[in-house]
Amino acid sequence: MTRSIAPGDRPEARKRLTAAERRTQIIAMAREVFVEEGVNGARSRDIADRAGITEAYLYRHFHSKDELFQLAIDEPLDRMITVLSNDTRELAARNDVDRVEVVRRTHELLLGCMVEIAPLVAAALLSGGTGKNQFYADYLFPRLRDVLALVIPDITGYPTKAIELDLFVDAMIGIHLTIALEHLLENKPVDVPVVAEQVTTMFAVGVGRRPR
Amino acid sequence: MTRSIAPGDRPEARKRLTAAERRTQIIAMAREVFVEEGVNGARSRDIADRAGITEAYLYRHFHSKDELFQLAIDEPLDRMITVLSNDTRELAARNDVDRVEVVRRTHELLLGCMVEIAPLVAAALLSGGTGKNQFYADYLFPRLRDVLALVIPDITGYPTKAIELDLFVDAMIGIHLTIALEHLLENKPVDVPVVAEQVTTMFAVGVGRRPR
DNA sequence: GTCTATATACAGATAGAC
DNA sequence: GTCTATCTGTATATAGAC
Repeated sequence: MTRSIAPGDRPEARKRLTAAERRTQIIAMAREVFVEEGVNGARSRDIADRAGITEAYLYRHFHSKDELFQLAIDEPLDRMITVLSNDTRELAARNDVDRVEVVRRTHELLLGCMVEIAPLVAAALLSGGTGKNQFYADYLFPRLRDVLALVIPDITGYPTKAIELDLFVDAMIGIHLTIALEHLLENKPVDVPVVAEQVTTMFAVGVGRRPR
Repeated sequence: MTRSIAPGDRPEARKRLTAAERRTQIIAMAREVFVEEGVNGARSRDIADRAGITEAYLYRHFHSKDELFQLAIDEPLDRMITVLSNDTRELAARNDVDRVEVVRRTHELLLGCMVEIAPLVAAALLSGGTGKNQFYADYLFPRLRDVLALVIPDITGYPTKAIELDLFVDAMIGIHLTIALEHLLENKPVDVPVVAEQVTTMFAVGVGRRPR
């Protein structure tokens, strides 16, 4: 029985790599597949094929598909949110920038982060599994909340109005993440500065008629 | 080998039902399991157990797990969004209600709908699978967009400001859905009228400092 | 460093008896 | 209307040769 797609179809993959190089390469390919198929849809076979090796050899480098997911999705996601956290805190601490401008930049940072992590989040969302791996609910979301809850009271007009901080945080996450996911799913790029500007306006001055 | 959990542990399930009753019951149990475990996590075995029957008999009533998902999750979701669509349109058409009040009620309707569908959406989100079943991206989201895009220009102050309609729609979906999912994941109830009121304020008059 | 062959496990689905 | 027994497909992971 001849296989229609044999490992090694990609010429550049046929090279013999060092263990470290191979690891790095596999992780990169795994990320691609996870992002395309979701965690459940991703077959370790697909990952191996794309890396130009066999499944068997893949498992020489990683103990399990789970470990691979950890390295390919979880860790990058974690790093990106750490960056966001640092950036926003740094921004909030500055005295040389107009507060209004700080708000705009915060929205920009948040949206930029969301655009970046959206593919990984989408992949993680499809993790499901046997009840464990509540990655999104137990980990990602709380971390985003913490980042924002810490920085929002300082930079926004909040608590100017009768709005719960939690609600406000949810709103910010919801808006930016939804925009990012929407554009991702429709394959449209996000013009971060422009959109961030509009969101800032929306939050700051509203869009509709004033209630009495 | 004795099974620790045998079908029929639930006394009321031991009854002989008519085919129609059994179908209805299975669908209800399926919905429970899908919601608890996500579509991938849900085992047809679990569904059968909970219905107090065997897997074999389950498959006498439904051709596939997919069909069951369709009936247990997709259709109800579809109905709920149809209701939302009708309600909002009806609301928008009324002349006897202050426009400002209409906006508030629209947020209330939307949030109420999101709270109701959140469990099903969460279940559908975990569908993943082999690349198909882009339920969320291909179906749910577009439908929500259409509902809102149709009604928003009429009821809101939009297009008062330099904000894209698409963005505005995304923002509304994002906020309400995120709030609903957040509360679901943390097992907190949503006080719909109160939260809707706050969201209305946020959209209408903003929360932060005004830009120059 | 890389492969072929295979073990293991389990889920979805069917056959046929009662 | 419901069950017992079983098949089939497929995914992760391992053993051992080269």
